[in-house]
Amino acid sequence: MDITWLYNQLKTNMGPSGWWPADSKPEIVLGAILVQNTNWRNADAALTALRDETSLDPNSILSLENERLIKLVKPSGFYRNKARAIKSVFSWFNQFEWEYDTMKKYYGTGLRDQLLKLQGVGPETADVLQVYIFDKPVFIADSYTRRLFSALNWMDAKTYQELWNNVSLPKWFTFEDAQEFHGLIDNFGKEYLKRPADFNQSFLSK
DNA sequence: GGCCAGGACACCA
DNA sequence: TGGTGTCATGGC
Repeated sequence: MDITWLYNQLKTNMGPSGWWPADSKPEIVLGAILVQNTNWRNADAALTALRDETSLDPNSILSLENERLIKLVKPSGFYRNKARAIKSVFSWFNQFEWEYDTMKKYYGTGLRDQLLKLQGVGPETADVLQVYIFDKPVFIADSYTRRLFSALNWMDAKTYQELWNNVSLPKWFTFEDAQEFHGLIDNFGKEYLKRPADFNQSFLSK
């Protein structure tokens, strides 16, 4: 597994990924929850409904009635779970008044475990938040990444944890690199991993 | 009309 | 610890 090679190939051939597409950190948090097991189109429909109603202001979102919040996030699917997740995660951020550096220092290396305790936050969402909210250079082993590593014959991981446990980013990776690496992989996945033949004609296959 | 998309979680052995 | 069912929408 040559992470540096992969990162450079993706950067050279695909350009800036433009991830995470959001104007604010609360918006990133919402996107991370709403996109769970669905496509960005559906997640964005829910995000737009939320924006129209609350301007994505955390206090406005937290003060929504549960049934109202459920209705707003409906286009993203799994709306009851996601409404609960939004309340859980936003309540936690509100406890710290969204002071990311304070939270980072407070939890230290226990940040990931704390994230995993929140309703609706599993390993992928926890790592997305670490990378895009808390500016930490960690590896995100989402489904596109697992498919890519499998296509490269690097590792055929069945679960998120299996790949995550066996991959470490190069020491020199900054959080910006981790952000871009993840964005590039998912952009690559959408274009080249729909079928095995797609990968075989990509710039990553030999 | 079935399949799938940037998961998480409860339940079970 | 690992396997399986459930949660649900919208586009193709």
